[in-house]
Amino acid sequence: MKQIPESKILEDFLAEKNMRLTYPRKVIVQVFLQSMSHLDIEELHERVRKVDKDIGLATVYRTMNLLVECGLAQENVLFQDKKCFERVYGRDHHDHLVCTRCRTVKEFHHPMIERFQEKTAKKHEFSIVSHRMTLFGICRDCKE
Amino acid sequence: MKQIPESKILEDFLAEKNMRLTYPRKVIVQVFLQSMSHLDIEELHERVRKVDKDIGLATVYRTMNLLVECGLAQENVLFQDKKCFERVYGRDHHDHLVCTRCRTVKEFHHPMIERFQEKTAKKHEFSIVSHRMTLFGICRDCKE
DNA sequence: TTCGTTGCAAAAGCTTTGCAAATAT
DNA sequence: ATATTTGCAAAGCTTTTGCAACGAA
Repeated sequence: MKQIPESKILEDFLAEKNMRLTYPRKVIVQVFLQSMSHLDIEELHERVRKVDKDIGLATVYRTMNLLVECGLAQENVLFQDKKCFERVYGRDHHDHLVCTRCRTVKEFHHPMIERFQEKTAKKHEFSIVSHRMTLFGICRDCKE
Repeated sequence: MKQIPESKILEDFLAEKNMRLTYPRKVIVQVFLQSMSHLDIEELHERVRKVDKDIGLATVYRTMNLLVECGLAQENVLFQDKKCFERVYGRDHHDHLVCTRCRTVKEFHHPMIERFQEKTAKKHEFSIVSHRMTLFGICRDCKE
C-alpha cells in the first residue's frame, strides 16, 4: 500500500478548509520537512528566513499550528518550557532520550514498553489517544 | 529507617542558604502539602489566598521554585502549556494517565516499564536522571 | 540592627490577534 | 473580483524581577 505524500496531505487539508497554499506556507513546510531534528519555532523561523527573510514569525506560528492540525507535525516539550516540533506523519511512533547537558535528542522505540502501556490502560479502562515518554539524563559523549 | 519529615527538609534547605522561614512560605508549603492532586500556580494561589488573601502571586512562584529546588515538589506538564506541581519527596515514582476530556489525572506505576527504560538507557550508554511518561486519553467515566 | 522577603508593578518571554495591504484563485 | 493571507505591531499570557517597605533573627 502506497503512502500518501506529506505535501498531498497538506494540500487536501487546505482545500477542504478553503485555505490557500501560499508561498510562505510552502517555504515553511519545506523547511520543516527537511529538518530531521526537533526544532523550536525560533530555529524554524531562522531557517525560513534563510530562504526568504521577509517571512514573519507570526506566519511560522500560524503555519506550524496548521501542520499540527493536519497531522504532519507534533508538538513536544523536550526541554523545560521549550516547545518543539517534529515530523510525525508516516513515521513510526518513538520516544525520546534527552541529554540535559548537550541538549541532544535521540529517538528510541521499545515494543514491550508499548505493550505494558496498553495493559495498564486496559486495567484502568482507559482509552489511550497518545502518549509521551521522555528519559532525561546524560548521553555517552557527555559522560567522558 | 525513619524518614525525615518534609517540613525539616525545607527548614534545613533554607538554613543552609541563609534564608528565612517566613509566614507566607509556611502558608504556601502547608497548602501545597495538603493538596493531594496536581495543582498549577493559579490554583495554588487561590487556595493560599483563602488562608491569607494578601499573599501575592509572585511569592507563590518564588516559593514553589524553592520547593522544586529542595526536592519536595516536581513540575509536570500534564495539559498543554499548563505547568503543575506535585509532591515528590518520600513518594514512590509514578507515571500519569491523563483524561483529556474531564482533565482527571490518575497515577500508576509499572515496574516492567521501568526495567525496560533502564535497559534502553544502558543500550544507548545513557545515564537516566529522571523520566516522564504520560498516557493521554479518555477515562472510564467519560466513555459512558 | 541587619539583611532576607514581600507585594506591587513593571518587565520579559512566548504566542496569538487585529488590521490594512498583498496575494491566490 | 473576492476572500484568504501576510507582516507588522499590539495585546495576552505566564513567569520573573526591581524596589521600597516590611519582618525575621
